[in-house]
Amino acid sequence: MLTKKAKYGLKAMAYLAGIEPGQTVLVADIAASNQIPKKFLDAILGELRNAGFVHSKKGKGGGYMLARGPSEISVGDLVRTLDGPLAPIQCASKRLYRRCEDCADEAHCAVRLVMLKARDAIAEVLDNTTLDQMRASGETSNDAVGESAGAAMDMARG
Amino acid sequence: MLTKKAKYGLKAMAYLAGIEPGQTVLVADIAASNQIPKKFLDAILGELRNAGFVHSKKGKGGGYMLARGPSEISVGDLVRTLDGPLAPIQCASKRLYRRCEDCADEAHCAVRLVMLKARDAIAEVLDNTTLDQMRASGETSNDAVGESAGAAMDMARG
DNA sequence: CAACTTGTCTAGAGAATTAGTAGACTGATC
DNA sequence: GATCAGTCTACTAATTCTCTAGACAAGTTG
Repeated sequence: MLTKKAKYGLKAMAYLAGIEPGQTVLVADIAASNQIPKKFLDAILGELRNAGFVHSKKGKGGGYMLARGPSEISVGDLVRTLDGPLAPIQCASKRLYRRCEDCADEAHCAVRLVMLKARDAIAEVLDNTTLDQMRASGETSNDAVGESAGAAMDMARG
Repeated sequence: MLTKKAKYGLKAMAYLAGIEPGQTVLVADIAASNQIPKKFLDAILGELRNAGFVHSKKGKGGGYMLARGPSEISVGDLVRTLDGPLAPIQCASKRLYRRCEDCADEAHCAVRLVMLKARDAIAEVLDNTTLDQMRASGETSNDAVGESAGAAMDMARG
């Protein structure tokens, strides 16, 4: 199960993917637009910065921007950074593998073998979805836009 | 991420799937064979019993057995029973859906739309794997004995 | 019935993780 | 140098997970 940290992080990244390249956005703006506690988002963006996904700029006119194009960032890598392994069980993880203590014979562990397939299925989806695809999906799943147009739209129109 | 509860539960169910139909097994035996704390397993099997996956018999010669054939129990349903939704995020769950508070416009939430696809991928794997398939994969995985490797292989290698 | 075996239930302890807050500090801009 | 905005350390509250203790209920056997 995705934590709120990862969820907020993904929302923030989707937001950043929507601004003009070269522009920056304030943490406070991202937080307000997505109903994320500002201080919590500070910490999340800090991690994403350390992992090289975003750049930050201090001082007046500062803020955050993507470090790479949104088509070069996969959702899977973001989730791994914020929440750890994609696999349902750590001994089934490929990039962040760790043996599980209570399992005598890993090669024949039925649970692990099933979860390995589950991991592959998840990774297939998340590693092949880029940030801009994710963002685009939110905009093109259109039904009537009438109700909540307005302030929320100048972000979506990027 | 799967909890130990679900992991233990799956191991126990795989164990039960391996005994003769009509026979019962002691909780203590399952616990010892799989290095599961006995009291914890008590609770887990209790939940599985309430959910109708296993039957229990009291008194001498008692124990647990599957309530249905191991080909009629899916791994997905077991995980749902023990750990809740398969979806990485609850608003992307189909059977155990719950709205998430911090999301104004669910139909256009990019995170949710991606996680919906992830959920489908996970469910595809777990709902289409039955208990006996899971158990079989553990027995034929890599140092297969006399048995034909044909059908079992495409499952084990993913 | 009595003794024994085995599952069932309630309650909760301890640890880990998650979610969020506070406040001082650094560096940039005007 | 005033102000703005990200950075860092530290902390807390709440929740969840993992596991245990112990009383109790229900069958089985003699």
